[in-house]
Amino acid sequence: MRYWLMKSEPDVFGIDHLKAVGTEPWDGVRNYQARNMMRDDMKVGDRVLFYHSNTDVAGVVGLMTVSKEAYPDHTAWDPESKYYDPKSSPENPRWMMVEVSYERHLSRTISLHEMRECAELQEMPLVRKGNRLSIMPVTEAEFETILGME
DNA sequence: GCCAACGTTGGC
DNA sequence: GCCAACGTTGGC
Repeated sequence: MRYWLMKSEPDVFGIDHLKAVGTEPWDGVRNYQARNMMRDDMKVGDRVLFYHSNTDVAGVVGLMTVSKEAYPDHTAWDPESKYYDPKSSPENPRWMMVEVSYERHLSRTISLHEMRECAELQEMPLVRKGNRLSIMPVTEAEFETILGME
């Protein structure tokens, strides 16, 4: 089993939305590195930190699990979708998504600021300047460290 | 809202 | 295949 961190803007889709629906496809990823990780490495049962970006306090807010392995992201085929990509088609899908299921909220937000100050988390891409990956692998030690800060 | 960092696009 | 221009991400 692997561990991951996935970013989302709470105004678009936050942990409360996920709790309300229970399970949701993680659509709209339009970055090759992130797509490849979903397609090649994410398996059912993997545990995922839900991270809120572009908000007042950015940080980890909850836990979820991968509940379905990668399959084509059909929002890329919909001209009405903000995720539309004319270069993707049902015959030749360019983008993939996994499905995730709600596990729980953290009792509080583990902020990016705190994570930056934590010696055990300095290797995470998240705390590196300029990092823009919306999906990244997390080691078991990092995962446990973050949960230990709750 | 600003802007640094970085990914993508497309002309050549 | 290079690389300048452009668009996006995301912290602040």
